[in-house]
Amino acid sequence: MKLISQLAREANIPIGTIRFYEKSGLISGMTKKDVTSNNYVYYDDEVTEKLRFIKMAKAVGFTLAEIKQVIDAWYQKELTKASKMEVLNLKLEQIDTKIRELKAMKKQIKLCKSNIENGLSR
Amino acid sequence: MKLISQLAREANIPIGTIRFYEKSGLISGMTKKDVTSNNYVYYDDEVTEKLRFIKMAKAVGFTLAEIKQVIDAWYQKELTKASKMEVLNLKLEQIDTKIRELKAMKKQIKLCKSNIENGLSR
DNA sequence: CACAAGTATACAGTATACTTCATACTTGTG
DNA sequence: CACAAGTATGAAGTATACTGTATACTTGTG
Repeated sequence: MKLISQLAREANIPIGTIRFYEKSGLISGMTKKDVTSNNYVYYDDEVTEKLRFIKMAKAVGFTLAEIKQVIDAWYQKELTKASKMEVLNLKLEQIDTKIRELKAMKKQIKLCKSNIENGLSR
Repeated sequence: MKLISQLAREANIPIGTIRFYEKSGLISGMTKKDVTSNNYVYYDDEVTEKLRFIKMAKAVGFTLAEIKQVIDAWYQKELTKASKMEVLNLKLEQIDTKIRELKAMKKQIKLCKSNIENGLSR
């Protein structure tokens, strides 16, 4: 159980961004009901995991809306088993497509490199 | 040599988006100097290739600014051989990083799937 | 040769993902 | 106990990448 600044440090994500993610429904912390003097929000390690996942998924071009779908499939959210599976299977396909595209780009860039090395303008 | 509508069809990218890319300096067509009655812009196959590359790169999370750097390294643009190589090598590294992230996501999602199948909450 | 369809240009508007700002309350430290 | 640092909230602002609208000119077709 940690406050937002510690969470931000652990996940290496700005506090403002974390607040934005929380408002967007991607993550959620909890207020301790026995603490009445403030409304500070506490986060557990599950949130840290989610943030790491969000970071990776964003880096490979998934939108927050897509990421939210996966997170909701992951951590229940009153979805049927079937609909969760549907979301996850779709993501697996999209991931494979992205891997293929990255490999194609790699090939193209390597070709470009050897062209430059051989002094070809192309 | 084709006009923008044919280019849009071939690359399967909206005309408006192509115009936006041209204004952003990612691609460029040419006006035929022997045609004086209009200022229609013509595009060759190189542009089609570039658009395909842009599409792939965008799909895996590269920004237009990053893509422009690669395209500039690709198609001269008064850059030194060394600086082109620097750009391309950096991109190759980033691509490998993205592939690693995608594989990690794949693993995580598969784990999640088997958890759901076994009736585990997570 | 009327007229639908294509092309160019400029500018405003939209969606996504933050980022900054202002305000106000709370907590830890010397 | 003053006061710097942390936390919460709401609203406005920014950057990126389009998307749509308006206007005007050009071209191809019956």
